[in-house]
Amino acid sequence: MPVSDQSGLPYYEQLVLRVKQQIVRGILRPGDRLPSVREMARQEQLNPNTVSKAYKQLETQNVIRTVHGKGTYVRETNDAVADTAQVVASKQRLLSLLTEIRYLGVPADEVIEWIKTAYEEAD
Amino acid sequence: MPVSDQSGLPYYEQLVLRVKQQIVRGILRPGDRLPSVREMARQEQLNPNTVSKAYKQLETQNVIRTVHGKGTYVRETNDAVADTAQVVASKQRLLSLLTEIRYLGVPADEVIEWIKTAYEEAD
DNA sequence: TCGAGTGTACTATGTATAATAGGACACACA
DNA sequence: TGTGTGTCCTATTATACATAGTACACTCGA
Repeated sequence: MPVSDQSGLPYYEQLVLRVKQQIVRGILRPGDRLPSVREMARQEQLNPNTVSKAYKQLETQNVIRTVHGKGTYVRETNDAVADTAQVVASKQRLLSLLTEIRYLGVPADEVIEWIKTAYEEAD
Repeated sequence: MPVSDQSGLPYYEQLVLRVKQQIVRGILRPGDRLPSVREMARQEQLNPNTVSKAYKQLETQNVIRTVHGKGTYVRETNDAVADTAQVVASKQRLLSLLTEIRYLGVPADEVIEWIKTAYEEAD
């Protein structure tokens, strides 16, 4: 699964998202080691600095743990709702997006169905 | 309600969103006239070109209708699901956002509650 | 017809972000 | 000691956003 311009997000943001997806879906588990920045850069046809930027962001968000000359590892997941400010911000973005979707004529039921399906897939 | 950097969206995108919100909520109705680009620019402390960009995008999406030396007016709303490609793109963005939200520890029930509330408010 | 108001088009400028490239350094570990 | 690791730095290129200023074509009422 190469990094493409899916959704128009910058590459490093897509990487951040993918790592979180893989954690949520159990593909990556706490303690697992991520590919090195150079290895990941080779795989994804990116510059190592771009990968490093993604890892740095994941580190800031406490998703991964970095050991200097060794590698990066997946941290324990926060089960409890962590950062309230982040939740509020995400909710705001979701509601904006929902305005778009509603304007396109998609009914509430269908959107809710999308949500349910996504959460089931993640288990 | 001035245009701010709510959600970090560019000004013209925020304008586009606001117009759609006001249509969905019935504040703007088909046939209503929008403020001229210069008037809106004065209200929102923006450059007329920025407003024009927003209007142009709304025109492209068939949300408003432009009459050259006269003004811009709200079009009839599409009740049926209009552009499938747009729906697919929006769904993709929603699912990406959902990964974030799920990672933050927000359960499906709560997200669905957000959706329902938003749709009710829109009526 | 005239003029005010309207949308539109164009160029130029400044700022910020994204991504790349290349190089250098410090750390871990066999 | 050497290889692989994360990190940092500067420079460059490309793109998007927003502003500014100017100009043009259109509508419509006076």
